[in-house]
Amino acid sequence: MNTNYDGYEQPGVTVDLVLFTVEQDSLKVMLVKRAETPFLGYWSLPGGFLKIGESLEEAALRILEEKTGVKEVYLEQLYTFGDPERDPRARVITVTYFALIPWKNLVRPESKKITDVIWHSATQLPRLAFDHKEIIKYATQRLQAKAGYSNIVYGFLPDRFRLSDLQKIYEIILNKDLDKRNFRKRMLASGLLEETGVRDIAGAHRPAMLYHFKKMEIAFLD
Amino acid sequence: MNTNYDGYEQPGVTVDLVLFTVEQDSLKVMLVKRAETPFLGYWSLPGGFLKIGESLEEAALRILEEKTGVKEVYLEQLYTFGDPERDPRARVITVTYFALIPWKNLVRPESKKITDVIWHSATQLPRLAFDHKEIIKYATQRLQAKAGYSNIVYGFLPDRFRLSDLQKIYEIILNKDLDKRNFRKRMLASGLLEETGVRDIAGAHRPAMLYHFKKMEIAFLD
DNA sequence: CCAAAAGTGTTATTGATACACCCATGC
DNA sequence: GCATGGGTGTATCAATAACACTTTTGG
Repeated sequence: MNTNYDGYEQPGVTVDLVLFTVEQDSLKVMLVKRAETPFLGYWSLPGGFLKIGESLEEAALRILEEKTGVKEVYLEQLYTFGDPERDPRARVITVTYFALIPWKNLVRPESKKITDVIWHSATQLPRLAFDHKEIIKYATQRLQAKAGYSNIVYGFLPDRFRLSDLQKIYEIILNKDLDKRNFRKRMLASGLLEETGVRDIAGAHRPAMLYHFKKMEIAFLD
Repeated sequence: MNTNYDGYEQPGVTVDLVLFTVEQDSLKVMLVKRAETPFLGYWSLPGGFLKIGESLEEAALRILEEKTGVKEVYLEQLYTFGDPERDPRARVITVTYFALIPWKNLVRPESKKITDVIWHSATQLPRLAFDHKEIIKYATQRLQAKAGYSNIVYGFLPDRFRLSDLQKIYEIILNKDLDKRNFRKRMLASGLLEETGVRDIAGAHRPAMLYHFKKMEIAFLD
């Protein structure tokens, strides 16, 4: 039995991650197939038990790196879910984090025929283990809200990107079309972007200026 | 030793509360004096261990009622703090909530000479146990941010109140003066308020209309 | 020369801010 | 009649939203 130093029975503590990326014009989350009961064979969020010597954020970063090989991403604590019935085996509370990962930064060993990890649309979810669907919905709401008033989407972009890439990501997250001229005006006026001087040469059209964020940290727009 | 069903050693889990009220033109938080080591005699946040059968919110409501006698308040999960060093005895993570309580609703048994509970200015804090000062700062920031774009301050008001009471609370939380005419225009335009038809009669001046919130739930302004 | 995406300004509307005087009451 | 807070409108400024054509490149 788990007891604390006052003799109370204590719950288990896990850390679960909602890993977002943008690919193929849609917002996606990482799901892993469960290899154990309960919910054997169901898709679930990557996660694991908190180790006794690590902080919550350290646990989140450890799981992140185990699953993606990526280390430096936008990472934010989301919420702590603690319904007594959420895990049928035992009382387990889960501290959740969400992270944004540029699709290009992901190492995708397609060749290894990995079938237990997928990137799945965040809006059309299958049945998931535990309360993980609720967690993803909550994370998606938070991401949408923050995209509305901050530059959080920098987490999805590679070092250099076109303004049209940036606009596309906003449109996917906010799920609405944006006016190109107003968008560019607003972004450039924010002072958060800088021209790289380099132009994107791919494609049978006028080459686009590549930009990057001056600081890789969250800031408010306007 | 605390272990989960996979054999991992597990941390303890507490729920701590940042209880806010507004009184005497200032934002205050409830502090309780610790009667045990560590931090014996230090002020700290009200809190306690999560019981095995209760949800996190149930634990928060239980502690709330134990300390204040109040049941229906604005209550919101704040953040989960889990630095391995935050409790010198053992690994303990704490899920924190904040609540807003109208000063008038508090039962204050002054007569009982209670010296182990105080309502202290949220901006000028004494030394506190554990990481509780950090928790209060975080809660205060969240409250200020939410007051800026929502009607969250309804949590501080009694059933009926004057528009000047409402304005005063905004001024205290946001820490700046507001224009009376613009404030009233904005609030009445929000559609969240309703005249009660009753006027406040106390005071040697023109009686003020008393208002109440149509719905006791959080909404966005504008 | 055609297709494809890049790039660029002005106008209209809306919301935010600044600001000062009269009113109703109790003492 | 005086002190105290209640109550009200307009004008300016800033931010947002709507809207279409020319440019540069590859094939």
